[in-house]
Amino acid sequence: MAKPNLHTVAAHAGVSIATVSKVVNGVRYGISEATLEKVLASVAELGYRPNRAGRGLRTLRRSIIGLAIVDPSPAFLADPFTTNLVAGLSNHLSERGFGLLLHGIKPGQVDASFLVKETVVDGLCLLLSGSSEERRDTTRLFVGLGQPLVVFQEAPSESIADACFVNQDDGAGATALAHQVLRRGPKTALIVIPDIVWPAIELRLAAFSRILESAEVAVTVLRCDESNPDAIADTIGAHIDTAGRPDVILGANDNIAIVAMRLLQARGARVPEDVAVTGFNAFPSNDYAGLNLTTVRSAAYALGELGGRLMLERLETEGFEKREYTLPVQIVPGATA
Amino acid sequence: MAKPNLHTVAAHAGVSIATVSKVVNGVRYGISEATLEKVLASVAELGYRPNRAGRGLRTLRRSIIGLAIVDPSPAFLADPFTTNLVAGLSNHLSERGFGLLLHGIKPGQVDASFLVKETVVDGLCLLLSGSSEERRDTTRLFVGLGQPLVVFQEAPSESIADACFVNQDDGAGATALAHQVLRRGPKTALIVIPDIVWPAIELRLAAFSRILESAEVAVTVLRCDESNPDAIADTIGAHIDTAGRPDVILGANDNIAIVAMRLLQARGARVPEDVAVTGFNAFPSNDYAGLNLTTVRSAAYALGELGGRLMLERLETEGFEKREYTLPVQIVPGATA
DNA sequence: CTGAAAGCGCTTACAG
DNA sequence: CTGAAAGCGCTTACAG
Repeated sequence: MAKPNLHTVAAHAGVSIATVSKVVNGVRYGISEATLEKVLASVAELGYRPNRAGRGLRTLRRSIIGLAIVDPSPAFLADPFTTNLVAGLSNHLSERGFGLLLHGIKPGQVDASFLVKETVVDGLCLLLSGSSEERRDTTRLFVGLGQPLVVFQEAPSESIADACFVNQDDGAGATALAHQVLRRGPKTALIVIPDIVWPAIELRLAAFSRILESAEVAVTVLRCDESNPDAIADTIGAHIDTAGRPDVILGANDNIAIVAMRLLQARGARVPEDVAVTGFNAFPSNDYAGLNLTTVRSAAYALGELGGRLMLERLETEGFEKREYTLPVQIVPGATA
Repeated sequence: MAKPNLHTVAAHAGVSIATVSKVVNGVRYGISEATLEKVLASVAELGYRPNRAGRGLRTLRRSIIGLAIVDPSPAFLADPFTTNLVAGLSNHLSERGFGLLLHGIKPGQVDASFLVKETVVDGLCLLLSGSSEERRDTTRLFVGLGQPLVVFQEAPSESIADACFVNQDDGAGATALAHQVLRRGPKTALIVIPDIVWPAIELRLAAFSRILESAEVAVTVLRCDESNPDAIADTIGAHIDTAGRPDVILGANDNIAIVAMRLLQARGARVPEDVAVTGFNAFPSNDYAGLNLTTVRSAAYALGELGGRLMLERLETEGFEKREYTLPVQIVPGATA
């Protein structure tokens, strides 16, 4: 038996397809009680499910929001920040009948993406990685599509029309962490960041440096391949070998901080007595290891939710009300700094 | 300026919409070189992006696959197994021009999901949690939709038409772990599983029990709230208080194993000398903590990829070739058992 | 309260 | 090689 459509249901109920359409869409005025029941019964009996392609074509609305995650790794979802952001976004949209179309794209292949080449969604959300030039180019490409854009964790650009930038307050989080660390009166600090820098990292780095340097702490910045625990350890270890042990290690995220702690402990240094260590983004999996890391609780889920809300509001109106939103972040005092 | 459509492009290039359609879809026979170039130039100049709703309506194909993740937690993506499965599925589909529509659903609300109430995708993938009755009901509901189904990590059911079950070999993984642990000649073993049991856990539990009991190890099974590290520790701690320390603790996943290790160490027991501990699914974040846990590397990414491939093959043919696929899993020897 | 009709953007079998 | 036409499933302004 073929899939029932409006005509099938209309014939079955003995009414027109216009009437069925109204009933199905919850239009209740201008429908008699008897007709309503007849139609509802037919819908149930035939198992009718409206085809969104038909409505989408008619209304030019698809009720689907795209999320493009530009990341070189096939496991582009692996980061808990990303994961929580996607969950928040997806839940917000789902509850309102909107779907989330997930699309991981490798940096060089953005223009080959079907999200770019075809019109498949009502609006696009962007989560980018890579160098700032790559990210700028990617953003521009998406802007050129003429679809509403919600961009996560990027510096807002005035020149970009019909876009909204949704960020967490990485600067404030890093500032809080730096102040916490300052209580121990450090003389030297090591900031360890990934070799590929994205805006959130830049903000954290800038806040760390500003606070520490204004307190006359000697700051060194180290870059490492953050995807590889051994590479992180090697980078930090090599630095300590030549420059000596710092009083503080500030990781750009929890993973870096954890490797640093392990390295310090292997070398007989106590955390935080000898060296204070901080992370960022409070990876939930660390709760199980009981590390009690001093870090910052990310607003990832809330970012996703907010982005979803802004996008849906945008679709109801002419444009985004505000260009930028910054969500607060919460320090987790922990026991390592 | 309104979004260009087939008519805009056709007018601009001075050809019919049929010709533009062919060019855009890569139909190259029956198109002259001159026409081809004219159309391509117009497409580029106008920035034409085919509207999938139009094609979808015409072909009754949407090029979108749905993934329903039924989970009580709003952070339904948090588990690394899920995350990697989604990444594998998404990547496979994306590379073939298919979108992945992600939808997290709370257990009681499955029938209110737009994936159920409307026709929005070409096929559905399912990742369920909850009790076996809940999962059976949910599966049935989706089966009733008459759309192709790929079900991950569920026991295949003969009575379900047009569905394919894609699993990892949890039984074999657990068997390997049990054999590894047996080398230490344990007398007592503790198996710790989540209080909500899903099929993969049942398979692990069954294999653990079978191997250990046939080696005359006294086995105790403990259930705990796996989402809460303290709850895990309390459950295991209480058991040890009354029954004494087991020779082996087999966790149903890495998180449980890590909490167990921590608890043992806090109580002065050495791992693995006094108590061997194993996990499951090799959560990648544990690499950073350097725990070197004895566990099993999950095939989650490969499961997702395979599921995607099977779904797309199914869409090209009349039905799934096989009802079930089981992917091998790899033991990670580690240093805790 | 109800329905006929137009049309959203596209594909495809067919005629020329 | 090219295009006119039908029609995919639906919504909506309008006439009755």
